[in-house]
Amino acid sequence: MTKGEDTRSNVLDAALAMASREGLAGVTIGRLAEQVGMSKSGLFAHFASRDNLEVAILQAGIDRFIARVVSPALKAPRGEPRLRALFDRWIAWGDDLPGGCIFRVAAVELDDRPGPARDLLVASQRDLVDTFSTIAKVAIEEGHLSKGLDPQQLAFEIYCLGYGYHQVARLLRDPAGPARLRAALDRLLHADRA
Amino acid sequence: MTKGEDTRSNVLDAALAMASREGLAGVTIGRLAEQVGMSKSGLFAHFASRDNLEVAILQAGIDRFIARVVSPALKAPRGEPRLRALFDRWIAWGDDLPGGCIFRVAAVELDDRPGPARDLLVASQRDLVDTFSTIAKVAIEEGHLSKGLDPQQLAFEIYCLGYGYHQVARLLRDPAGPARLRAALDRLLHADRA
DNA sequence: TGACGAAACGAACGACCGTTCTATTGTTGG
DNA sequence: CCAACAATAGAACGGTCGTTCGTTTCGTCA
Repeated sequence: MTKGEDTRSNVLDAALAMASREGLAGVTIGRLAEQVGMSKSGLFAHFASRDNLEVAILQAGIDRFIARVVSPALKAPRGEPRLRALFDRWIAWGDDLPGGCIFRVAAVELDDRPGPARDLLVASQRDLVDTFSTIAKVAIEEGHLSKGLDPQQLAFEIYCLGYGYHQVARLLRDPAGPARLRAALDRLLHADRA
Repeated sequence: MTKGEDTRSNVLDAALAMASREGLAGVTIGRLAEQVGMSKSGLFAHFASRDNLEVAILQAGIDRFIARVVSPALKAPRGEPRLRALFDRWIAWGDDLPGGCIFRVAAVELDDRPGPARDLLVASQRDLVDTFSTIAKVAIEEGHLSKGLDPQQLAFEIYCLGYGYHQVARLLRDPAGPARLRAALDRLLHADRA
């Protein structure tokens, strides 16, 4: 890794942490430069524009998400174990950055702002839902889950549950949250065996 | 209503719309003043500080939420009808402002920033969950919902579903969203009668 | 080791930020 | 109708924003 790539990577790590706390828009070139100990212009040169920086932050987040959440989960045994592995890692991912899930933050900022950053985020989130759906489909075929379940409906509900929980955890700080989350997932997967 | 109160109310209406699109932090005194056609200093005088403005915006959002969502829903027949009325109005509330639910936006900005604005938001969201819980309890007592259900667990899952849906609707724009939402709520309330 | 390109710096820019003053306008009760 | 006060305007402030440009330092390879 060349010097430039190394610096860029360090900058993006700091930017990711900052963005999770203060939003993409809250990542200021000045404060970011101060954070990593370099000059505004020196840092700026790596990204050529503010917009590019936002896209780079998002891409760095996606890369990290795949490395820490998706890829490890896909190594779990197929079917329900893999489904739960992905869900658990996704939930734990909310604690990976100081301000919580970067995609939750970015979603609110970007959902009304067309552009490459939004496209990137939407694609990555659709990927996540699709991954849940695919894994659920296999879980049904394997007999882990009830035949009557619709994998896409299940993926939708899992997605809602995950983001809803992130909200409950970070805003409401309900200590009962994790237990309620577990119960909700169990009911989601096995509503028929009560 | 005095002239000042009238102006303040107009300003807050515009601010609410702006905040829903660009976040509380995106509401700038200059742009807001331009929007309502007055001077920065004239507008500023109504709030005395930027922080106060944020709190006022949030309070205006809460007032509107109660007027348009909670109060009308509480007029529905007790039990499941009231539960569904509250849920439906809550979901529709996402289209009340141009940038979607103001609380979803504010939650992301405030969940890491202690202060009166955060306190106000947390209290209002806890109120919402509690309201769902109370109505669900009655619905169970009335025999509308299964005796085995835990009202608080149900409220948690409804809350997750609502916020998850807002996310799916605004970011992913999945046209199947509303149907999936309806199916999810039905399953939530009547998982036992399949 | 010396040259050359990559990387970082420092200073400056115009624009906008929140906030403060003072002055001017508008409203309203006696 | 006019005095008293509420409401708004205008200009200015220090600060930070993203961005530019010319210069200097650093890494690397012949």
